Amino acid sequence: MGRKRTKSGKIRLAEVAELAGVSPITASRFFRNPEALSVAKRTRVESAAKELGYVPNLAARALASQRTEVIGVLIPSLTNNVFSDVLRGIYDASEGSRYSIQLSNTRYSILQEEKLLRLFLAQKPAGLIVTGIDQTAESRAMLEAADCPIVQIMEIGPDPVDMMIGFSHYDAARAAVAHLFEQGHRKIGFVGARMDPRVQRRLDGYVSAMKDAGLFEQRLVVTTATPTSVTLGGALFADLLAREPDIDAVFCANDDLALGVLFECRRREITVPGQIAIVGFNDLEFMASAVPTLTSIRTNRYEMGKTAATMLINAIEGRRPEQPVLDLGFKVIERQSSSTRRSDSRPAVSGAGAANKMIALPSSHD
Amino acid sequence: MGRKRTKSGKIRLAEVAELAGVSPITASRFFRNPEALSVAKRTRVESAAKELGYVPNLAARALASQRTEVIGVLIPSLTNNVFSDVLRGIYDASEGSRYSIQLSNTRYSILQEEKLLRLFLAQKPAGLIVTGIDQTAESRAMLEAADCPIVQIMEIGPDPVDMMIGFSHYDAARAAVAHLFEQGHRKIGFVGARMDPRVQRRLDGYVSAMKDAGLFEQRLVVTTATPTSVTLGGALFADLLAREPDIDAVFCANDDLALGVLFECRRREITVPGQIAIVGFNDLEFMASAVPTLTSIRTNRYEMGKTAATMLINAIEGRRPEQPVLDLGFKVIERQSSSTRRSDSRPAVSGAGAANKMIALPSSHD
DNA sequence: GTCGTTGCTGGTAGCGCTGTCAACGTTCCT
DNA sequence: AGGAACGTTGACAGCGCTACCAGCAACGAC
Repeated sequence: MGRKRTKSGKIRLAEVAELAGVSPITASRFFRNPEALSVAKRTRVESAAKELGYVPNLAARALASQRTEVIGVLIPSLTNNVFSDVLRGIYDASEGSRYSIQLSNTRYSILQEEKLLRLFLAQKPAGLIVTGIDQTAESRAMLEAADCPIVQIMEIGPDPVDMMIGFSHYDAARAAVAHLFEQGHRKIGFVGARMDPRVQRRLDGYVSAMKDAGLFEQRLVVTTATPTSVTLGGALFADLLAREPDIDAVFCANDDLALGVLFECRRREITVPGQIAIVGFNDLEFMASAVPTLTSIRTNRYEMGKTAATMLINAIEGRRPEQPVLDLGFKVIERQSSSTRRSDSRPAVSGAGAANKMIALPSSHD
Repeated sequence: MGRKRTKSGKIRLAEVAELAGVSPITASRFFRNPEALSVAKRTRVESAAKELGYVPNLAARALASQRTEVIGVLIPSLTNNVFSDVLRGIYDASEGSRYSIQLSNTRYSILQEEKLLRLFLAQKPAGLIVTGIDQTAESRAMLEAADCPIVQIMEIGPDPVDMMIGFSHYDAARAAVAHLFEQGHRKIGFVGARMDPRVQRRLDGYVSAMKDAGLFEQRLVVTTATPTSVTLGGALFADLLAREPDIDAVFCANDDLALGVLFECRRREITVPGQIAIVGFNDLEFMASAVPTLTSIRTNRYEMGKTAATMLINAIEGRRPEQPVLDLGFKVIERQSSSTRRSDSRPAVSGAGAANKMIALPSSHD
């Protein structure tokens, strides 16, 4: 009776309401705010929906309510391990919620980011997760004008658009250099690739720590705009050695580069950490397994993504966090590659990096 | 005049039509099928849309047209490098098209996949990309009943739902083992982790090649359901050595494991390839940079993603491929870790794996 | 000259859902 | 007892767009 079914026999809200003996609007409320219904009707609608296998039509909902249940995510790269960890956290947090993730790739271009942002915002997303704090002026203006919660991830800075979760790359780099100082190293090179804003801030942190110690020289820094890779790590390190053959340590802007440096040392029969100490950044899984095990800066990427998405969803639903800026900090994971108190270089058991000394620091943004 | 603007001053199609002096439906046609308009109106609508900064409302479009412009993608993992390469290809191909990507993560569970599939299908996606050929019976039925194009990726098999693009993991594994035979190895171990269907087929290929040569022993195979990692590669290899100390080669189901094996060899002062040869799978970037450089099976992951998305979009728009099943093949990339004709183990130049011998094979699925 | 045929345009009527507001019954207070 | 306050429900009117079909002009074929 009533209206005829859609061609495909699709179940509409009206059918559910009819079976439950309520009006469509009451059935609608059941899905948005069940508490508003009396218990009797709630159970009636619930079982009717289940019986008919009702699935709400998201397009109709979006059109009628003038908002979507889409969370837009803008990241610079899909390939970089760092972002895949963050993404996993985001997807895990969104799973089970009503929100779906719309992912776009800025390819490290803030102009591309601006374009994608415009596209996203036009569809009135429920919320937005953007990477970093270096947007174009126009992007920044759009973000500030957007009427949805926004989380900036990967970094923290003084001027959040809305919410922010990350850590100080600057402080983390300073901690890495401080660790090398502690181990007695003085002539510490820096190897960096891609040089996106976060890598740049790691370089800044390195430079400031070196200057503080009166040890900075421009010649110790080798960088390139080329995307990072293990092979590139080896090549950059070769350049560095050609310039400064007597360096005693290398701080790498990421772990791939560090692994490349390690391999290059092996090729040249440079002992690690005997002749050269190596410190990486991110603490990817393989760092603990390399020979020698490689010191790195652990960052909480999965947790960052998960927390960002959780905070965002809460904010969308009106539960704003008491603390909109969250510093997840970092840890210096000291391993063989930078350790002067040399354990026997060949541990009996294959288990790598037996006892990692951890130095935990909340990054204090100054 | 006419109807009032939306609260936010949003530009609707009606405003564009009004400014262009045409009916809304004509303006609508401009965005869907510009060729249907006379040149005069076409340019008028075009400039009106640009002037007003019109952005179509996708929800309204989806509701009215009963279809979406969303391509659903189901992959088992976001972290695995293999899939991030595929994804990059998919996103690259979708960029610039009208279609957007909706990504979901099955976590290697076909039950989870079935659930997600049901969710996707309910929203009438324009097309679907699913990983592999091992769906539940129910998933399979849903896919077959779906009224949208579907591409299965990563593998090829005898019975495509619709389109299919990938390669034979079985043949690739056989080729890896054949390569090790050629190099004179006989006692070849297999190391595998996670054991998803594709890894399982690599194992099957290994087993069949070994049996063909009369060399198969169950004791040569070490696998675990645990997710893969470099560290795990070392641990599994240690197990293998404990069982069979006199193996002369290891075929690893992926490159992370291979790197772990390499490190474990270094820890134990086992020379590679002198005492043990190593072959990995996927040819990730670091394989060419390790010391020694590591032999692997190159698979065309980026191309696979890109081609899959391109094929899918073409099919959505009515241009079905002449060849619905595409075998992208693989290549054995021979490097130092499995080479018996020993080049000086320490090349003068740091450039790794100077001359890679490549063995290209289209995988023939039997 | 009449009849199709083609190419372009517009009117009408929803797509399935929700915002708004009014109306109802019930409870609680004074 | 009267009224306010609350909790619950429903009617109505779209959200912005497109499917469908009708209309109209221009043209060629018979």
